[in-house]
Amino acid sequence: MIAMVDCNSFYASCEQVFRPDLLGKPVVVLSNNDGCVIAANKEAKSLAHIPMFEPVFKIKDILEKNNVTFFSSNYTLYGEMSQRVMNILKTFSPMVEVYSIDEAFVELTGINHLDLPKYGSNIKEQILRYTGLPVGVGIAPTKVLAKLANRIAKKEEVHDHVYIIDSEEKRKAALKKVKIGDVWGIGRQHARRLQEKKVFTAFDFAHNTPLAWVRKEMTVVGERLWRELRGESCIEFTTIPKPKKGIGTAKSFGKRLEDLDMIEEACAYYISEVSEVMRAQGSCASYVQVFVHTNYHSKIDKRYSESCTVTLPVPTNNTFVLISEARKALHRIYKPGFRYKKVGVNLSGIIPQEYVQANLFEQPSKISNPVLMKVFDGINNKYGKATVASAITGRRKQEWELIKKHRSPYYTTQWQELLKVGSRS
DNA sequence: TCTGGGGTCCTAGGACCC
DNA sequence: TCTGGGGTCCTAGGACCC
Repeated sequence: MIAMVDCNSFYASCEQVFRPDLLGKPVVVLSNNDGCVIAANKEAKSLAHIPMFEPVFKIKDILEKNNVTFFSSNYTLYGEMSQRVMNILKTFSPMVEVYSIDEAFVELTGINHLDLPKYGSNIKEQILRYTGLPVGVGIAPTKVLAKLANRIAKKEEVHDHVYIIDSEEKRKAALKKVKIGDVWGIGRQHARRLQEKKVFTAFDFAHNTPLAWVRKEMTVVGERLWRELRGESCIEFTTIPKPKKGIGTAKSFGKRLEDLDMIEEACAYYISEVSEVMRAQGSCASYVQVFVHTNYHSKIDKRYSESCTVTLPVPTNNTFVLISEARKALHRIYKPGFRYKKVGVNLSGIIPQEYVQANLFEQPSKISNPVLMKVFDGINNKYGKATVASAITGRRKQEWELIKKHRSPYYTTQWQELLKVGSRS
């Protein structure tokens, strides 16, 4: 059996942990630049039917009228809270697959004499007690069914956030309850096509749709889903995350930018972030890609988007080399006269550090200078982000940096921002 | 005026190898 | 004029996830 544990409206719940005055009140969390709603707690969802990913400016009235508290996203905080949850899960089973920031699969096979309902509630209660975060637990024989069980645990209050599929009757009943579009792995396109074929529920899909059709129209991915829904496990359980195949970052500017040097600065800053991730993973990149674009949504601004990929002479993870290569790429695609909204960088062709080959003319160690980068990372880990940095990354950050007007404090990572508890006289 | 960001997997088709 | 059979690697595009 596999348990799927998932935090309820995770970002909003994280904010509430440190603001108990907001418990029971509507809370939403906004995307970068405070642009869209990306998380809403139960209260916020129920009162006004706030659709996810709705631009904030369109629903500002509703938010204000209903006294909804909103936060800019604080990923540092959410990442830290996520760690706590995962660490607790690891005390329940040696096999934990962290699936996303707020979800994990827990392998229960081989743990004997398990009272599943009790085990499920223990997980739920312990996480709530230790972190303050509410979770739902779904337990079933396959990952897809565990996801489904988790959904039911969350939707139907009678189950008290724990639901178990451990018999054929329960499995079939569960499949009949869930709409095809709500099955994990069925997105908008497939849902539309299946509905045209009169497949409306997970049950219709798993028991009334021929495998041959599924295989042909939805590839092997669809076939796995079909089998998993019928109770046959075929999606692997992986406790060790695979190294990333590409690492990138792209963020909208706080305001529109026209000048190359400002975009250059943001680009260099993002490069230093991703190269740090590369080094932490012990990898080097063979290619660096830079892209820019204007506002897709604007009806007045001229539109432009372009990208450029540079092949590095020798794969590297050195911040300075990557900044200089990215800068060349940016210069190739930048055109004056546009109001740019976003710049992004991607590192790909990722290989382990130890496998980097020299070419006839270059020594990898001379280019990558691992000794310098180690010192560089060491200082930043000890004294805080960007204590030492390439000068190009920070001259006029306020000109392009994201807008985060409503960010909560870094309660768990900054001494100055710790939660204060006490009474005022 | 204001609209997120970071990923994965699969397939088909083209270029290439012996 | 006739022109095989077995592969690999890479990329673009489409679908999906949170």
